Amino acid sequence: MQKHQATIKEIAQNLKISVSTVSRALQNNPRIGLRTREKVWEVAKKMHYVPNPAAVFLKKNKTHTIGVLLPYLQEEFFSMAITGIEDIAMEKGYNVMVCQSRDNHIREKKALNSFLSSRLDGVIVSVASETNNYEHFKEIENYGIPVVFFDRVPRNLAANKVRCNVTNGTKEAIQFLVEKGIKQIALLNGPSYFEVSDERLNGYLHAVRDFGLSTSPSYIKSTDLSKSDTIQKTEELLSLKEPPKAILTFNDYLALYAMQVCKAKGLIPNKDILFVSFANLPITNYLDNPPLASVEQFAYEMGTEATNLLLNIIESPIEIPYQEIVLDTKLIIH
Amino acid sequence: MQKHQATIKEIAQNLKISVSTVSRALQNNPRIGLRTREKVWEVAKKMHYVPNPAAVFLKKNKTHTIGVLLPYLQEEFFSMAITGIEDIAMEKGYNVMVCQSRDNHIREKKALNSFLSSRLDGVIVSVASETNNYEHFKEIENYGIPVVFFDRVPRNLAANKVRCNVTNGTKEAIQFLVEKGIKQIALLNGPSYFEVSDERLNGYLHAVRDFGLSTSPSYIKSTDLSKSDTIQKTEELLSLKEPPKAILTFNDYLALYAMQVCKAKGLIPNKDILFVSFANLPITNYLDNPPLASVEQFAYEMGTEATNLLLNIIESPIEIPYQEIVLDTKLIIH
DNA sequence: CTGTTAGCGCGTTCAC
DNA sequence: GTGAACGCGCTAACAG
Repeated sequence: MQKHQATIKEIAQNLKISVSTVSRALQNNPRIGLRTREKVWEVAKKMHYVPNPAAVFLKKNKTHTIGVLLPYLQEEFFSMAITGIEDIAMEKGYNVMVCQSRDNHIREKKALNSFLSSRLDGVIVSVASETNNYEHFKEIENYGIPVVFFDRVPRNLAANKVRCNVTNGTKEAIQFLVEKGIKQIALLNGPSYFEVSDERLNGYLHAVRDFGLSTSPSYIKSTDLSKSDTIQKTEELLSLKEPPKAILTFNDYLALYAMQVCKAKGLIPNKDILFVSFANLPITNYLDNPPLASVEQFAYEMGTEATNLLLNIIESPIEIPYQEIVLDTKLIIH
Repeated sequence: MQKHQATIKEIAQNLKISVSTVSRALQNNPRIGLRTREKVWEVAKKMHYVPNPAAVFLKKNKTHTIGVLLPYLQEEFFSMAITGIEDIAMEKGYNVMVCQSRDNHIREKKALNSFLSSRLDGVIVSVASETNNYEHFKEIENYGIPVVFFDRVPRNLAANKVRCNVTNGTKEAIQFLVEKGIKQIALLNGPSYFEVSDERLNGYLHAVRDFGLSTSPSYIKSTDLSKSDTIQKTEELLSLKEPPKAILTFNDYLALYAMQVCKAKGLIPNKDILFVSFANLPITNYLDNPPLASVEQFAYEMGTEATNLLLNIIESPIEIPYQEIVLDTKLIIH
């Protein structure tokens, strides 16, 4: 009953030729006669032959599989990125193994170990929010497995990175608010050890200077991206003597959390207090009252860019120096 | 610079014993002396030895990897299910390979072929909406790779299935509306060839009979789950001579699409026309005006159940007959 | 142009 | 208790 996956040996027996001839024929090696090659291909098709990847790996040391490690698949930003990754990987004949760190450092290390023991060809990572040292990534690179970071990339670490030019995006977002006559703008940011948080902060500070905004340290909050922490920091903002007139949030989710806090306090979001966020996720399409604008970060494109970079590194015969790809953002007004 | 992954051969050389002794020691074979075993384990640890899965596969014919094939990772239902799958798989030492069919039949077949050629140990599937014949699944089963369907399971096909008791859930949902005094209830369903659509229809028809509802065939619509089709079918419902007072939708997304249509027509959702849906996704937490109630389908639990079933089948020495696991739903009132 | 052979890393049978 | 040798499926160096 149980069908068996054909091997080159069986093809060889079937054709009464040697295995190496079959192997070469299947690789279209010109040293094999055209007629033989066609015969081999024909029989291979008929027997539904597919090379055994384990055997190939043993010879070539290539699994043709990449690992993707990211915080939460449930976040649309990441599931969109995965789609980009999948598209390129499939196109180039690579399989994709997925793990979620759930923003947990221990899980992240475990997943990398699992990738290492599976002998994957390379890894694409968006760092867990808990993580602030990167030895586990260096470790896997030491074993010759290239790592490409995307979106949540570590700062102060030489590495392959794909990210958005968030600094510019932040300035644009603030300009948008300034043009509406708003001067008191708070920043509800992510963890301070994310490069992407740092960039938002930079853009914010630049904008403060360039547009002459009134700000104070209490207008700048770092969150760990959790709902509870976001709620707390939002409440802190709202209970200031001079609460902000607008809040720029690290991503759409924080905006939604913060807007719930506002509603609970009797404030109407985007009327009494304006919201602008990052990511521009499809989820906002379903909302009656989404943030006024969102800085699109092109999750899908970041996925494709990261994968192209990784596969280039994997397939390059020579060592490639670390690269950093920076995409432009775009302010989407809802 | 590039570290090398240790092999049993190197451990053997290091200890000046033979590879087979090392192999046996690592399997804690009692035939190996306790002292030797400890030595071997010690050196293995020190060298960060991890068995090469490709080599193991060649001997054991087990990749310790399962494939997951589902429509869209972006749908929260599926990303939650993946989390359940990942949890069980990781716990039992299996890797997870993920592919999205994007509801496309061709992509689904391609993904299965890729799983087959990767020699995965088993596959968990939620069927693409386009798919209405199941030969490609039977094919992969013929090669000895077990398949477990979850949520979107094929009806009229003997197979392993994990699903929810949607018929009951539908009746509960309608009872909820009936108790609010509503009698004209429409059903905005999924594709008619989904077993899960069929169950909703059954529950609906039962409820119509049991509660004496006024209905007509024009109150029952099948969609292909796309936004455009949903909008069209909703417009058809609203333009009936006697439009429904409530709409029960296949899932939360359809409800959101349909509610947008209502708003465009000047109707206030959940006031002028009530909504109840299936799935109870976290996305609804962010909405000002979510469906009144939602039939929770326990995505995470379906993932864990499907994985447990699959791994049982994989690890069972004897052939196990097809199984069907049915979970109970729960009506969540928002 | 084609066949023979060794070996990738590991488990296992058979010797000792 | 331990070691030698073979083979899983495949590629590639070597031989003709």
